[in-house]
Amino acid sequence: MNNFKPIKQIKASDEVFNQLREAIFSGRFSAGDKLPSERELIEKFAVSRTVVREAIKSLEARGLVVIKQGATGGAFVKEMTFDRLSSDCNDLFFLGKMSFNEICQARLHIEPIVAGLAAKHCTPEHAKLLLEANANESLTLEYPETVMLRSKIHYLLADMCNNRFLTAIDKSLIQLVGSISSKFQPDTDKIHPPGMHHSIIDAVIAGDEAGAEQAMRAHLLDFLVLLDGIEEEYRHTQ
Amino acid sequence: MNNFKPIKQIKASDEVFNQLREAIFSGRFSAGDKLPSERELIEKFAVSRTVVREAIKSLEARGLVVIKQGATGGAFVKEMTFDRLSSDCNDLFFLGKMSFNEICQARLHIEPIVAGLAAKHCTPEHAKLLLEANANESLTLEYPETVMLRSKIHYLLADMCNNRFLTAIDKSLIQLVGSISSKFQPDTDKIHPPGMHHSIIDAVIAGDEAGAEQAMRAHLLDFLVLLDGIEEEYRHTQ
DNA sequence: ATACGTTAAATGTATGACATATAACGTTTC
DNA sequence: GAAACGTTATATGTCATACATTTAACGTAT
Repeated sequence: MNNFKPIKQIKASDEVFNQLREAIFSGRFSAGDKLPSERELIEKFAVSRTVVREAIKSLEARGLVVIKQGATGGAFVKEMTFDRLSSDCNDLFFLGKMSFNEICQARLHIEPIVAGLAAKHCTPEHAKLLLEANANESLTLEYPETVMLRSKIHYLLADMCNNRFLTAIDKSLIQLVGSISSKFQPDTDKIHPPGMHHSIIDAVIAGDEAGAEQAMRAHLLDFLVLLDGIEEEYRHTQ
Repeated sequence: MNNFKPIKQIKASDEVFNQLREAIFSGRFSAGDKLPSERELIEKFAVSRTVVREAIKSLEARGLVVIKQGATGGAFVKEMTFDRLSSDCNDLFFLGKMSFNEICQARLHIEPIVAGLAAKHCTPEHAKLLLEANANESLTLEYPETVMLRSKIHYLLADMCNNRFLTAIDKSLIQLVGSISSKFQPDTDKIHPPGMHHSIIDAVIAGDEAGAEQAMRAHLLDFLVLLDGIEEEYRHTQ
């Protein structure tokens, strides 16, 4: 008898948000497309401008659209990228939901797998890129560039694993470890001296899946020794 | 000579958003706390209500606060959870940025690791929960509950790995595979007959890390055979 | 003690006005 | 003809005010 469902008083702005989101997800608007202007949306949804604007603001905050001002402006559907995952990981770390140690351990488990897959799928073009990156590693440039050079190999391998989910996760972890550790110890050479990647690259280029996995694991263990104790100090100096 | 920096015309609502976000991240407001009311924020930031509201809307869309209406209402800082990652994964899949196959493969690589870690950290209480879940698995209830029962073991193991990042990733994958495959084939018994988890549980409870890893991998391979071909059919029937 | 109405405090919505950003077009100037 | 400049049109961004709605808490009558 008690089958009455509660009346859900959904807010108008949320309703508009939902409908627009669905339209994007269903492909009715795809990346680069412009959503109808505020004025048109007001008419179609028969709501006030306030409501439309808040809905679009939410879409923007969720990373589904970018808003451009001006004559040819409007809300344009964004090419969805895996950056969202990275940014969320950042949030989680800074809100104390993940310890630095957990991130490092996760990377220790995942990146060897990625390296193995990279070895499995390595093409001559990939090999060329890897060797190039490896040669450039010892260059010393300005601060942020050095970090980029030093982790380039890791990003390349992530791109080679042929699985966009693993690529995204791996890149998030690499980026997170990098940004956290360099915040604490800006001297790149101390936390990651150049030339630590030779054996990994050799194995990957040889297509040696197990070898690449093993080499990456060994490298990360070495690296983590250098980073040991960083988290406490970081948390202290906050 | 050309050292002039471009004037960044940051929108007022974004500025308010950023300041509030920083306040949350820095711990000035923590989970459960109430942000100042719109009226107070208007005064403190010296902006219009529109701006304040849009900023708060963005915080809500990013999952940082929940907004409650009414006398004791306001914007309350949300306990940040790993659900965000899951929701991102959902978005990415539905926007076609990940194939079902990629998700399954990622799970195939990650979940055995998680199972191994679970074995490493298994306590008697954990063992009890696992055995309970295993016993309940063959019960047949209403539709959504059955799916829950059948995947309970996986969620339990995810919680046991002692690494919140891996827990979150693993759960996202489990949830995603579950929801996608059941959308295609609602008959739970066909895609995942009960009783497939015995060997995994035995190994985990025995603390046999390698064994648990191996058992999980075998289970997933079996499972994926059943799911083979789902994606194409799914994409077609869309 | 329960039921009910009142009140107060918050967010939600509507509307109109004006500010600002930006591309496109036209016009002047050389 | 091309570059510089002003004009205009069309977006979004901001402000201000009024009113609607939701919700908890308090008071009051039954």
